[in-house]
Amino acid sequence: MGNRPTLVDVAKAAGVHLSTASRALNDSTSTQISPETVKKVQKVAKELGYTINTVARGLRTKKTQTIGVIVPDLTNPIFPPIVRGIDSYLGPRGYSVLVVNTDNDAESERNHFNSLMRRQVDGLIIATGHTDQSIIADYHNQGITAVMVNREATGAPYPAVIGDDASGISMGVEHLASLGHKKLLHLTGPTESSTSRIRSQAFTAACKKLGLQAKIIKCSAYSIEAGQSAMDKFLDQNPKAITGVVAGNDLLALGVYHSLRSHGLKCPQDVSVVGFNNMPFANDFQPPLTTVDAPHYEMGVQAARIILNQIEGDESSPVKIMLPVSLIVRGSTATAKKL
Amino acid sequence: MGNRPTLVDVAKAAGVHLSTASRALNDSTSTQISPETVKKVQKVAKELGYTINTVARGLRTKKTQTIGVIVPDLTNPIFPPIVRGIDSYLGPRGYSVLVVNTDNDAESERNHFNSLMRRQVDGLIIATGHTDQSIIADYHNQGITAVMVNREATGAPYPAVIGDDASGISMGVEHLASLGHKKLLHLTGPTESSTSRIRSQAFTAACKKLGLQAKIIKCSAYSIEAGQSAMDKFLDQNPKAITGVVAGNDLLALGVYHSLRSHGLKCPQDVSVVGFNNMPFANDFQPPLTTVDAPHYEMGVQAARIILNQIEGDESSPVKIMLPVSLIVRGSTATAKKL
DNA sequence: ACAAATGGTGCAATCGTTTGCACAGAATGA
DNA sequence: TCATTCTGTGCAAACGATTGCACCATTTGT
Repeated sequence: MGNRPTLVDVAKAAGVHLSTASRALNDSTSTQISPETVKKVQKVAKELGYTINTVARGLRTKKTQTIGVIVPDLTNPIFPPIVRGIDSYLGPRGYSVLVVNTDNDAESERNHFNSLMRRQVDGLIIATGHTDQSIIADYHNQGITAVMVNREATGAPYPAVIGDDASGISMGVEHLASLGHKKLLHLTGPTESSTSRIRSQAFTAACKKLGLQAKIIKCSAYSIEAGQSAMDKFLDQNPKAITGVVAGNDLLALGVYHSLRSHGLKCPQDVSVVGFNNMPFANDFQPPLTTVDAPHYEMGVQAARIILNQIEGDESSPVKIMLPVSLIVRGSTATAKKL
Repeated sequence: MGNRPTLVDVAKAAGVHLSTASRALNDSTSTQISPETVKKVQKVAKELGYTINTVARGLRTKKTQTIGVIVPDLTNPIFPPIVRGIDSYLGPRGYSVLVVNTDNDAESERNHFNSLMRRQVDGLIIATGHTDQSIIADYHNQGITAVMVNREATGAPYPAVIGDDASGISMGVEHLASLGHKKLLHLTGPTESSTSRIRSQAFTAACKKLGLQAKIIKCSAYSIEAGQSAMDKFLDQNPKAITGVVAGNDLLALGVYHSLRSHGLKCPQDVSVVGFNNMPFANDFQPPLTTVDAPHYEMGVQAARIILNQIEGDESSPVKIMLPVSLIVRGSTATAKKL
């Protein structure tokens, strides 16, 4: 790539010492230098097109101004907003983001983690849902600075930024109850995920409180296919057992759509469906999905804010930030059908 | 972060010189060292948990094993597959990817570009659709190694990996023609984008060849909103002028859906719609969208392959790779209605 | 048996910064 | 006036690797 000028070039051209040029170009040290010298150096630097070599700086300062972001899969539509939220906070502050995908594979996560360590990232933002918690504990033992996003830390006292999943689920259940539904089904995700636990517990609690009959089935992953096959199985064994479904997330809800269709059931006429996340295009599904909106972008922003505080030690960070969620009512929920 | 051991630690523990340890640990230089020494050093390195500091290496070798990827917006669903394709090729080869979003803003692109340069990336993969071409020319003048993906280079002789847009559009037009449609509309994207030009020209050509009546309207962006407002305007001025729409991409197609609905028209009964990209969840829209599938993941893979060849100079790279596309027929197209 | 080639290792420079320390000269205080 | 504090700058040592070169001890060729 281009052969850019270095500090020595700038220093020579400005007729000052290398170290003076360095200080003149750094906001925090430029006060040590006389204003005229600073101005001269900056002028020369601009003329020469000097840009700092962050690799060299990183070696010296042991800070790369780079944050590693670990996600399961960027093509899952909830992660791009999180990543952009992170980036929007970090970018203007001089940090870059290295995103890696683990595909929920522990070995892959370890490899990517090692790669990030070799690259000397200053911190980690972890959004992986269900890696075994020993990995997280390892990170902590190695003194890694990290923040969890969209999940809570298990196995290590890392701060976490999460949505208020419990009240989101409650809102979904209450919404269905208000439409006259009495018998509800919840599709929960993999048990390794803290998210799954919180949501299913909230579902049980809300149904109990409202006196509704509650069933739960487990899905092997947060995917359309897993939701579809779990729902298929349920409908085969329990036809006409429920009128409302609260899916663990929107992808599972889409799986439910598919399953209902293949069983000749209509949504929302026969079965109402509530999702979770309000993923992009949820409004364009067939029918438009009633779902809980989680503020993913904002979660990314907050996670970035916390990790920067940790790194730069400005303040002691909170242990947990819980952001509010809201129910978006669309076409997938309607008055309960008599069973 | 953790205080990891360095090469000197390994060398001392193994009783060899620093440089010997370095060579022993590097595949390309380990042949210079006796097998026993290599084994010993590797053993010690593993015991100490040594991992190389890529920042230090990068400073010395002037190669960071990092590729910058410039996209307009990661939340646009066609980009995550591209990024993952890039990553899947680069990751196993020791490279990492730095993704930046420009939001189609030239100033933002320049800022991000400068940031990537400061970070000494080894090359750039550029997926931004409509930045003014002078930026690309600048890159080239500065001796930047780069590859375009999902668009062609204008203003600089960079290699490009693209889908066969022209035949994709032709397939869409032919499909509509085979359903009896005679009067078609094309929604084209911003003219700055090479993609827009190619697709609209292909539309015109295909209609001419098949003797169909062709209209084209221009959208200000590749977004749902832009598609909707353009279509609104068209329908207001020309009710019942067309029976089939070929949208510039799937987002525009969704905009068309919205517009048709608000004009009391049904898809596909009144108007058939063909999209482009086969974005995730296109099958779950209302109705499921007939669209041209573009191999985004594979485009990412190929772009990554080319840039690595350029960087490592293994072979002379092709100027252009065009990947085949295919039409996915779903529920948004049906037999033409008599006008 | 002696010169030359070879194989293995050590030495030290280097990549481009940052930063503690030393030092000169000017400004201040008594 | 002389000792003391600033101010601004230069010097040089890091940071952690890679790599051309020199060197010694073998092995090889004749």
